[in-house]
Amino acid sequence: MAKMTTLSDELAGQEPGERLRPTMRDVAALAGVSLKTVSRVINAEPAVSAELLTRVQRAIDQLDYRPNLTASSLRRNDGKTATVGLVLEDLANPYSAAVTRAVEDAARPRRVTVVAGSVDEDPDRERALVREFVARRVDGLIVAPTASDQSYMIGDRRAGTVLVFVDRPPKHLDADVIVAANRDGAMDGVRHLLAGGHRRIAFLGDLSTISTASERYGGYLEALERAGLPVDDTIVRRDLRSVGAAQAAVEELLHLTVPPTAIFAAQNVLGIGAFAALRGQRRQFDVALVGFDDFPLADLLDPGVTVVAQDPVAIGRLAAETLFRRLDGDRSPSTVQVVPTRLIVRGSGEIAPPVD
Amino acid sequence: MAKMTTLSDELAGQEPGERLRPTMRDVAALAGVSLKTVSRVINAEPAVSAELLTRVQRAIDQLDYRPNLTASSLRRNDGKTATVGLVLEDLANPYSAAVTRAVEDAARPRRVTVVAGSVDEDPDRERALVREFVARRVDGLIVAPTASDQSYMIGDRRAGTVLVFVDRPPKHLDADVIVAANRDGAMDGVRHLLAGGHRRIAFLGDLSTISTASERYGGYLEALERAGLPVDDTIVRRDLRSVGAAQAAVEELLHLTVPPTAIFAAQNVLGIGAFAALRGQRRQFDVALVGFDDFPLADLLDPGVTVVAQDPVAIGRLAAETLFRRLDGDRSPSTVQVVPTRLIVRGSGEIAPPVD
DNA sequence: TTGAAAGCGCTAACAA
DNA sequence: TTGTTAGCGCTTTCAA
Repeated sequence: MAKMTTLSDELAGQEPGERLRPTMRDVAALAGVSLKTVSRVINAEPAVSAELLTRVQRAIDQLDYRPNLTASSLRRNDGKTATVGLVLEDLANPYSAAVTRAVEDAARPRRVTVVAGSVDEDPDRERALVREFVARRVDGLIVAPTASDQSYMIGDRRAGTVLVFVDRPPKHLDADVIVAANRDGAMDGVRHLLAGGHRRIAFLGDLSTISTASERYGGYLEALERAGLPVDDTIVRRDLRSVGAAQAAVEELLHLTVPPTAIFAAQNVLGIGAFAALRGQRRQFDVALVGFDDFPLADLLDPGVTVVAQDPVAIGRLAAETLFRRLDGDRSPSTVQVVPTRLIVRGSGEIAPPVD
Repeated sequence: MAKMTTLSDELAGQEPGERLRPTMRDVAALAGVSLKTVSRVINAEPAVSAELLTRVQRAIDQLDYRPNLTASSLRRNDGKTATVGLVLEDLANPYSAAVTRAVEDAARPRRVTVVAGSVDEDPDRERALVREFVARRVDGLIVAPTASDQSYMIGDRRAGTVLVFVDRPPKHLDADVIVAANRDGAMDGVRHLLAGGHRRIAFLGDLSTISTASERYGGYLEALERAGLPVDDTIVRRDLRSVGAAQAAVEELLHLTVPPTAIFAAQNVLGIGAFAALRGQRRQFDVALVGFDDFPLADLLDPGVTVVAQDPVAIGRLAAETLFRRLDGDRSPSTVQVVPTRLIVRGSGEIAPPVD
């Protein structure tokens, strides 16, 4: 007990009104027990007598003691921090936000905390966030990969950090991944338009280097092929990166000599841009539109926008569950989980082609 | 050097293929220098000779060493973890998501990481999240308060945790807060309708116990009063908690003997519900609507929805800046920062009352 | 049931 | 410029 300083000793030199946080030692001193007894109380270990327990409890309340989880996890044998890191596209977009929330909900019962960051399609930022989260010793990472190579994480995985990927598979790294059924979903959307009688269906796509974008394009091609239709490159617009780009592309398409009678917009933002363009030209009731990725209020637009909806909540939940299963010791081979899409019919996709 | 174990010593008993993370000691041993020299290199302290620097760098690369920030911050004098905790309503809703993103952006240049959680209007959850984040020794907390009393955080603030509140002021606790101009914004919205000639303006409001909701109601009352109009309680619907509730309320209002000619929906979700109801009754071009809180795609609806927009990005940015200023030692009295709202005219709010 | 001593990975303070 | 020693707040190990 000789080495123990009291709280009031430590107060010297503090900012006015500021008080050092009491430690377990302070609690132990006040309760007149050893450090280890306090530790036992905090961790609800059974072997503590009723009397010491109340004495310790009282000291904890009196000092307003808060356990220090970082110190605890540093010393613990398993070294786990009860933290998962989320490396997503943009925490402000509805997709990333839904994934984050789903992971949070899956993590809560395990008392695991979520740290999150936005990559904004910047590979350097992806690496920086991974580094940062690893430096904080997260138990696992859920990553929507942007960089062209994820092999830089191999060392971290070997050191015990669990890696789960969402949205796109990692490259040069074998790990669990949860993806939407991009190809099948796109096929569904295009076949829906084909079933409605359309034969001239434009395609709007995101950056071709993004795997989800190229898979959706693949689905478009396959749907046309199965219908015995040729691909007309003049109505295929890829590498579109914004609402504005999609809007401009659709305006162009509408002015072609033989314009498309339907549009398949293979991404969230592009669907919105396409709708805006159609509405701007007052053609929203003439030209059919199916989007990939649902968006808020798609049902309140006029016409409601028919979409192939992803399920980001399911993706986030599965990612978290997979991560926790690995943390619990599952060493089976890595898996690819494909979350099905769902066609939501709202009007825009059911517009018939003009009879000529 | 005698006490040093090597990495291979530690490998015994590891999972197959799993390897313990190398520590500074391992790096020091491999580079043939002292622990402190490695620490100097990691922290980019200047006093290291070029030769040792390269030797250490090489060892770091060879071992794929990753610094442990939790250990570092435990030992550091300031005890700072370079982490801020966000306790928000629901990370999946656009408002919380925008705040989160803005905080992330403000935190990035300081290499501060964001941990976040959703409260879902549950006071117990608010307390649990605060406890959890404090246990992780976040440097500061940004909280959108839900509980009826925030005095439980006083001890944490005294212990040095910086507290900043957003959206609503804390109760029984004096701290910095960033809020939207709820009262003035609501007044603006209602006055816009009054200026358009409306004399019978319905009010839709969230739970009256929420301070933002009651302030917006106050703005509505004041606007009417200044215009010399009485308040008609039959067209005031408060305590609405969902899209559906707002929708039902509007449907009722439309069936009154003397229905309102305009609706002021004092919250995001309620504005959406009101629009859905008007559209469902095909009255969206007859009855004027102004909402509080912008929402995605409000401009693409028909008519576009006129709103009093909050600025969650500014709120998040100001909250983070205020938090960091406090961390940097600012001890001035706590402040209330009011972020102005902005009326965005899109059509629904400019519908004229019927001439009778 | 309780406690003393050691040490998790790192930085502070000081010495060489 | 480099290294040694102590110790951040906690858990582990082992002894009483």
